[in-house]
Amino acid sequence: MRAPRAPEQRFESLVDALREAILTGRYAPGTRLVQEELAEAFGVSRIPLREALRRLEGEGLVVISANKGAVVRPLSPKDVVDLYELRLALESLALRRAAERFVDLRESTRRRHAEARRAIAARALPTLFRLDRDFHADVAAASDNPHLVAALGAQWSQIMRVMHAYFQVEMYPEAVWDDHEAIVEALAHGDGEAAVNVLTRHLSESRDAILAHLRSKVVT
Amino acid sequence: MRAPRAPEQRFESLVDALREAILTGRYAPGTRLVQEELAEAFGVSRIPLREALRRLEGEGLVVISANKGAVVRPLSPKDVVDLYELRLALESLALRRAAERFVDLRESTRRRHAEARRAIAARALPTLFRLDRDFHADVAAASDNPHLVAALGAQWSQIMRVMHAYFQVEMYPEAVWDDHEAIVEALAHGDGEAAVNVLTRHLSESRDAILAHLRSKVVT
DNA sequence: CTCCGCTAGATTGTATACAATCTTCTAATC
DNA sequence: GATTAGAAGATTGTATACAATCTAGCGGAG
Repeated sequence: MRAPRAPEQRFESLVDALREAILTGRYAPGTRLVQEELAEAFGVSRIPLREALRRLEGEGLVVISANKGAVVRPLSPKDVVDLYELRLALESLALRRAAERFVDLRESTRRRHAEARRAIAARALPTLFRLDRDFHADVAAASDNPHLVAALGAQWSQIMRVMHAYFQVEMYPEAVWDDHEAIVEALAHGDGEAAVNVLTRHLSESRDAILAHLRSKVVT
Repeated sequence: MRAPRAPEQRFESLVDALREAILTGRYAPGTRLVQEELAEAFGVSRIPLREALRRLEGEGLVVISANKGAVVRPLSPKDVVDLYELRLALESLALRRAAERFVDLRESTRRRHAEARRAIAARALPTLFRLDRDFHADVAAASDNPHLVAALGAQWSQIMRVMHAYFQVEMYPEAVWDDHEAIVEALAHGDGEAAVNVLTRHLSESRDAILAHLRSKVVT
């Protein structure tokens, strides 16, 4: 029997579970979300489930049409371009602020790099996603600007959906993790511009890899 | 008798009405939002009202604690600084993209300037807010990046709350509207950097006016 | 006087039930 | 055969009712 979880967190857990299912592609972009099915799957009634969908609608992960129901927000190639462009602007700001404060993320980044090497060898894509997300979450937090953290969190959710939809293990070469190390090295020396330069190239490469992959597969 | 509004839009109307009440300060930051009262006020039952609150929670306008209820998200002086910093980054990106496309907003901006002169004379603060919001919404749309538009929309909602909480008519001198004209002039010539320069000063002045006003009034 | 602990009232959380709407399938008409 | 009308089923929207939780006020112990 499962512990019936402290009621104070029941709703947040529901939202987190649903969000995670969307980010990891278990409910892929465009998927119809039928209330009764989801309620059953998550062990709640439709009332709290509907509230959770409204929350995710506010976060931009779900689209709800009156009397038609909820759908996981679709993703197009243009979304990929737009998201990366926006993400670069947000993350650059985060890096500049973090650099001003000489934030040092070298230790945790090095640990993640080691773990990433093992994950690459094991071709454990979900682990790589998590490590990547953790790194960029650290950078966001280092900005000391909660509104920026929130905005980056929303963007990163979208990026996660893109990755789970389109990424291959091949898109996570060692170089990615070297870039992370270069970024935190620049941060530790207070050189925000150097960090931004690495990030700019880093994101371009990610984006182009995804777009190339898209072009090779989809005709639309 | 009020027209019972097409059901397809009932929920969106409810959300819009609630959001507007929050943005205009009718429900000021920190205000407790009691479900039964709001449901009564907006002519719906608690079920759709709760969903609307969840939506606004996702948008960052409301904070909901389990079993304690909803509160209009509080605002601190640091929020003002953080929001303006974030807004500058987002709006700069929008200006650069708009400039690349040689978007011409001069006509509508000139019309708004004229209307603003009348509003200043009449000390019609809400009108000035609307005109300001409309201008920056136009700039956002000109970026042709829906994700950026959404992010800027969320930021602007917060800025509106700040303005309604702290702004005075004196903070809307003619110069503000001259800045808008200078920005669209630069845009029309494809000079994104010039537009960003004006915007940077524009936002600093706004922010500093608010902070000065805060320091003169509040001791916290 | 202060600090607990308790009860009554207020408020939030959600299950159930039903109304409203949409979707799909069938069948009749042209 | 294509098209439209209609009805049955599926699904969403919300009111009602009740359970769970919190809050405020009161009285007693220290």
